[in-house]
Amino acid sequence: MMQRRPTSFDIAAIAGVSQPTVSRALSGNPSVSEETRRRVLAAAEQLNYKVDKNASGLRRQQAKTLALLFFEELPEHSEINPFYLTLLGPMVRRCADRGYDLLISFQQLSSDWHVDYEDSRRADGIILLGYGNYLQYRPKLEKLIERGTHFVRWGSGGDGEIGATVSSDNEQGGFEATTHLLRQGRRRIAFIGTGGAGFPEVQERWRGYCRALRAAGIEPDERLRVDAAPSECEGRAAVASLISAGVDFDAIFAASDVAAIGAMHALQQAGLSVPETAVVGFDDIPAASLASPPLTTVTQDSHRAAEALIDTLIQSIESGAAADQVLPVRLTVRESSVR
Amino acid sequence: MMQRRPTSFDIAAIAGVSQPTVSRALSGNPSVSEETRRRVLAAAEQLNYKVDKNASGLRRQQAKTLALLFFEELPEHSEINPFYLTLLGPMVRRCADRGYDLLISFQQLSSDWHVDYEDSRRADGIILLGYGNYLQYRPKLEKLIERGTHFVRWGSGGDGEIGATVSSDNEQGGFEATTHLLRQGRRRIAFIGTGGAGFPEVQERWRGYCRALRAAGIEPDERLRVDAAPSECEGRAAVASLISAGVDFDAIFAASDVAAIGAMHALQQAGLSVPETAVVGFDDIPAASLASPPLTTVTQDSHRAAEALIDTLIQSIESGAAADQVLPVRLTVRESSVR
DNA sequence: GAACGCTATACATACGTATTCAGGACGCTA
DNA sequence: TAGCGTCCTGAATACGTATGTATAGCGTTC
Repeated sequence: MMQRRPTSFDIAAIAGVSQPTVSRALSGNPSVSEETRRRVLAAAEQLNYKVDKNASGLRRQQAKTLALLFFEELPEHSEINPFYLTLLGPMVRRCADRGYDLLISFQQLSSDWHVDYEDSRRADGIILLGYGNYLQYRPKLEKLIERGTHFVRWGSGGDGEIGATVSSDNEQGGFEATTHLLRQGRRRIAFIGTGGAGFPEVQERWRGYCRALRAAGIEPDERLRVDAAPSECEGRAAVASLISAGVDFDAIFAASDVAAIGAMHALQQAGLSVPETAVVGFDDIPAASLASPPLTTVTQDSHRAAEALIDTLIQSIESGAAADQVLPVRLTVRESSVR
Repeated sequence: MMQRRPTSFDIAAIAGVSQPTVSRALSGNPSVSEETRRRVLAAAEQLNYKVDKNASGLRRQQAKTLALLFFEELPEHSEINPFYLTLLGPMVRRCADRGYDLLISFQQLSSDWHVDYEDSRRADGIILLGYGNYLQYRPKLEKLIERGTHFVRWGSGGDGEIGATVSSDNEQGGFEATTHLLRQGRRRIAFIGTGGAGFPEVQERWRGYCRALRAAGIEPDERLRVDAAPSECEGRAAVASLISAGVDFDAIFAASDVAAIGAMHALQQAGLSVPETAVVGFDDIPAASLASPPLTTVTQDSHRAAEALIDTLIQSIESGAAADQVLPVRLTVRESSVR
C-alpha cells in the first residue's frame, strides 16, 4: 500500500505549503504561523512522516548521535565492568531526553577509533568509559584533542588529566569507607586495589583510606596493601596471599566491588566468616547487594554520573567548552561490615 | 590547520581521478584498475578521509545501523535484565564485524518506537530484547510486520510466535536442570517462575521440568510451583511463602538466576543451608558464579545468541527472509546443587 | 580498415533536508 | 496614497555520496 516513504514534499503538498515551510514548522521555527504549523503537523501525523536522519544530518553537518566507547582491553570473553553497565540505562535515557541517539562500540574494534567516529560523522562526540590505566591511551587522547574531537571521560578528578572528565569523589569515598570500618572497631584494615600510576581512581581511594587512618591516629601499613585488578579472581588471590603470608588483619577495604566479592570468597574458603572479618567494596554494582552477606560499599550515583557525562559532552559539542565534574559518593552499609 | 573535512572530491583531485572513481575505488568496485585504486587509497590515507555516513546513507537509502531496543517496562530505577547485558558485548562485536553500527534505546522512551527507527532511517532493523510477557506487545509487533520493518526477537521457540525469533532450548534446559537434581537424589523439587501465558520461555522450562520428573516416575505437584518474576525480591518472596506454607521440598529450580539468588537468600534467612536444599537457576548471569555458594544454572550461550540475533536480522534486511533459531543450552554445575 | 567488444574512467544526477535570500501581504503613519 | 516596517512564505541552493549512462582508448576480427 505504501510504496514510498513520505518526504517533506509530500507533507507540503497535503498541507498546501512549500517544503521549506514544512521543515520550519517541524523544527519549531517561530516564523511559522500557528495555523500553518497545525496543518503541517496534522499532515505529518497522517502520513506517519519522520524526518530522514541522513538527509537532515547531511544538510546540518552533524549526526545528533553520541558514541559510547568502552575503553578497555576486552579479551574475547571477559565481561564489561558491571559499573559501566549500570550507567548504560541512565545514559540512554538522558541521550533520548536531549535529542541524541547513542551508538555503542569497543575501542579495540577499530584501531582508528580515535578518528573514525567523528570523521565519518557517525557521531558528534564520544563518551570514553575505561577503568583506570588510561595512561597508555594518553597519546590517543592527545590526538583527539588535536583534531578537535569532542569527548568526555569517566575517570578521576586528579591532576594531569586530559580532556573533560566526570568522576566520583574517590578520595572521599575511600575516607568514608575506612572511617566506617574504624567506627566498627577495626584497626588492621587491608587495602586491595591496583596502585599503579595508570589507575588514578584507585590512587585517590588509597589517599582517602590513609587520611581516615591518620585521623584515627593510625599510620598506614604497607604490608596491608595488596595489588588487585577489578576482578573476582584477583580479589580472591589478593586475600589468599595476605592469609598465607600470615598478615594480621580484621577488615578489608577493596577498591572495587568485584574484588571485594572475590575477597569474601577467599575469606570463606579459609574458614573465616564475614563480617567477622569486615569487608567493604567500592562501586555498588548490582551483584553487591546479591552477595552473601550483602556487601557494604561506596555507592557511586550512576544516574547523576550518566547525566553528567551526557550533559558535559553535549555542552562541549554545542558550546565548545565544558567543565570537569566531581560527583559525591555515599556509603551504603550492608551486612558485610557490621557484626 | 585543517579547516574542512576532506570530501571525495579532494581525494579525487590528489589522485588525479574523478569523484565517482574515488567512490568506486573505496567500495571495492571491480571495474577500477588496481593502479588507480592504489592511488586513491593512498590519497585517502594521506588526508585521513572517511566516507560521510550521512551522505552515503542518504544516497543509498539505508543507515548501515541496527537498533537495539530493550523491550521491557523499566520503571525509572530498575535494572536491565543481566542476561541481556551479557549479550551486549558480543552483539556489538558482531555488528562491527558485519559492518553495522549499533544504536541502543528503550522501548518506553518513544511511544512510537515501532515506527520511529526505521521510518527515520536511523536504523535498518531492530533487535527486540524482552523477557517474556510479549503478549501485550503483540499488536505492536503486528504493526511492525505490516509496515515491513525488519526485526528479530529474543524469545521462545514456541508456537504462535510472530516475526523472526532466536531463543534458547528452554525445554531442554528445564529438563537437564531437573534431571541433575533428580540424580542428586532430590525428589521434592520446587519450581519458581512466572507461568503466565505471556512468558512462553518459562512455560517451556516448566515443560522440561515436568518431562524430567515423569521420566523419573514422579508426577509434578502443583503445590511445588510458585510464581515469581525474574527479580531477587520475588524469588525470595516465593521461597518464603513455600516455607511459611509448610510445603516440604528438598530442592529448587528457579526459571531465572536472579530469582534463584533470591531463593538462596530466603533459605539462608530461614536457617536452611544451600546445598542442603539444592538450588538451580537459569541464564548464567555473571552474578551466578559470584553468589555463595556459586549457583548451578542452565547456561545460555550468550556469544552464539548474540551472533544469531545479529546475523538473523542482517539476513532479513539484506535478503528479505530469515529463519528462527533455537540454540542449545548446557548445564553448569556449581556448588549450590551438590552436597 | 571498418566495425565491434571490452575496459576504465568521466559526466550528470538524485537522495531529502535546512537555510539564505527575496518577495508578497498587511497594517500603520504622515 | 505613498512609504515603511513586520510577518510569513516560497524559490533556489548546497550538503557529500553512489550510480546509471556515456565515452575514450585500444585490441580483435573478417
